[in-house]
Amino acid sequence: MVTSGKPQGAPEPAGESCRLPWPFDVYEAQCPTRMVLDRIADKWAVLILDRLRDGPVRFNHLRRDIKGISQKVLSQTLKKLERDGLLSRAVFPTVPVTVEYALTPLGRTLTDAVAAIAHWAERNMDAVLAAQAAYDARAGGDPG
Amino acid sequence: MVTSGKPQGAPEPAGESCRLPWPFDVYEAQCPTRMVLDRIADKWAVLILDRLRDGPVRFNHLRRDIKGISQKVLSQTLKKLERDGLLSRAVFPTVPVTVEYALTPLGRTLTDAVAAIAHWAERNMDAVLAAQAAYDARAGGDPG
DNA sequence: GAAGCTGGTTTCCAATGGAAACCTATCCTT
DNA sequence: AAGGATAGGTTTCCATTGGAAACCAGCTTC
Repeated sequence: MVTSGKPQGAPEPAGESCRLPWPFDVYEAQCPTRMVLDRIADKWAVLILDRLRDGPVRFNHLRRDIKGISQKVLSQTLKKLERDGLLSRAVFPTVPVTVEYALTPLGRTLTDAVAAIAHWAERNMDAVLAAQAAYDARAGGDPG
Repeated sequence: MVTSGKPQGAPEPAGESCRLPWPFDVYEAQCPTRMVLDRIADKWAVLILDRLRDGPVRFNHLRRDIKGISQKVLSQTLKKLERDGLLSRAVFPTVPVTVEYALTPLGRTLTDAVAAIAHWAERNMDAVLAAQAAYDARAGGDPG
């Protein structure tokens, strides 16, 4: 988390200073937009949001679906996303208590963008892996 | 960041296991898609890619524009993005050597999705901040 | 020859992420 | 009633990561 950088070259008060008409400056360290970006530019958040597109999912269901996520990080990420108003947490007093996580309307607006990222990764996986292989082959000495 | 705790220069050969027909699950831990997602679901990578949309930018220019990024992280992120084939690094033997970073065609295909994220953050910043305030107010002492 | 520009790397330290154990509560089995 | 399973977490421990700042190296200007 940044939010501690100095206004280098732009000694403006935080908050208002980045509400420029367009294009915005997400690049300003003090900008709240950066805080938002901090949250959603997260591997697990992307996977969780994408997973919730089909409807509400329970905690352990998410945990099993999103392979490799730890309970701690899942819990933390869900809390952050809930705090940001992107998803809702519903507790049902069933037998072993059931907790369902679902996208909020706000969260729903994000998932399109998020899905675009996830699907880009799927579609361009091969190209990226090829690029990595080429890069690694060059690694060490490149006459350029 | 690395799922299996291995150095990032050596992608696992477990790639085939997730090459299901379609859509292969980003949710599988060993899936290369996850490695791709790992890279692009990153705060700084998003800002860098978005910053390069207008054309090539030099190292220190990026550093000054993207407030709060450290040289180390900028360098590391640029290397990762270059390795993934998303951007290119051009060295010009000018007086103090000039290094320009630019989007590759592959990177260009990503920036639309990435820009969508950045712009979503800009547009929905207020809603997110309001949600956070509401959440924090509840968290204090609201049993109901 | 000190300072400043370029583009980095290195060092130190605190925050984060992952693995696995632990906790609370309610069933089901034995 | 003890033991296990399920559900939803929290806690603990430790390795990796991110950030701040120092350092490095080539070349120019003062």
